[in-house]
Amino acid sequence: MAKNEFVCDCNVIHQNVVDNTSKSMLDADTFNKLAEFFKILGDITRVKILFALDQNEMCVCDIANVLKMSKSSISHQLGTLRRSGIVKCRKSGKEVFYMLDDNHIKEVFEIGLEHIEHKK
Amino acid sequence: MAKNEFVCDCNVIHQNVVDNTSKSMLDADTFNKLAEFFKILGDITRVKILFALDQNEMCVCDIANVLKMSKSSISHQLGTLRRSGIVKCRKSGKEVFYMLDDNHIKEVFEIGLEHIEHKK
DNA sequence: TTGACAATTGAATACATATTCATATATAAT
DNA sequence: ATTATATATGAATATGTATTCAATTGTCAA
Repeated sequence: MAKNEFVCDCNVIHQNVVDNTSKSMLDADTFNKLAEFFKILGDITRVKILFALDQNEMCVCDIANVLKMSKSSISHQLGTLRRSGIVKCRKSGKEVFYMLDDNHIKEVFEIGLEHIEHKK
Repeated sequence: MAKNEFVCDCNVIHQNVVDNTSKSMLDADTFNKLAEFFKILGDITRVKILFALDQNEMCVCDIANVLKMSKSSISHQLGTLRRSGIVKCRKSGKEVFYMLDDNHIKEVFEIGLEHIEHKK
C-alpha cells in the first residue's frame, strides 16, 4: 500500500493524540539518518572495533589481532565505518591507522551500557 | 577458524597496543548486549515508534496511524521493542497502550541527532 | 452467546548484510 | 625490477529480519 493512500483500518483511534504526535514527528530524512547511525552501531564486530579505537588509533592488523578475526573482515567493517563518517584513517607506509571521527561514540556507548546495567 | 586458534597473518603488529587494548576490552556478553541495544534502534520504523512514544503513550492503532503503516507490522515491532525491554504496555479493554520503559532513549536520540547535525 | 474489533502471532516472502575466498592495489625492502 | 606484505575490494554464500497475509486470541457490546 502506498504511504499516501493509507487509510486506517481501525474504528477507534485517539484522533487528537494522533494529530499532535504526527505534527511533532521529524522529517523522513532525519529518521532515516538516525536509524542508519544506530544500525552502524548495531553489530558486535563494529561495536568492538569502535570500543578498541576509543582506546588507541590502530592499524587493520592490530584490530584483527585484538578481535581475533580476519583482516579482510575487519577491513570491510572499517570501510563501512569510514563511509558512515564514524572513523577516519591516516596512511603511514603500508599501514593504515584508524581512529574515531565522531566524539559522540563514547557518550552513546555509555548510555548503552547504562541501559544494559539497568536491565539486569 | 576457531577463535582460540587464531594466529595473526601479519608480520608487523604493534604488540603493546594490541596487548593494552585487549586488556581493556569488555567481555563478549557485554559487547553482545550493547550491539543488540543499538540494533533495536537501527530500524527506521522502530525509531519512529520510539520517537512517537516519547511524546505520548499510544495504542497500536494510533501508532499505525501516525506512521501510516499496517497494525500488524507495528504490532510485530512493538513485540520486538517489548521483548528487549525498551517499551512496556498496559491493557485497557480491547486496547493496549504502549510507552517507553527506558529513560535512556531520549538521551541516545539526542546524541544521534547531534551526530547527524555534525556530519552535514 | 454471538458479532465486532483491537491486537497478536506464525508462516512466507523479499531484502539486507557479515564473513569468506580470491584477487587486486600500493608501498617498502632487497 | 622483483618480492613481500598491509590493505582493499568484488563476488558468493549464509544468515538475519521487516513486512505481508491469514488466522487466532481476548474483550466489549448487543
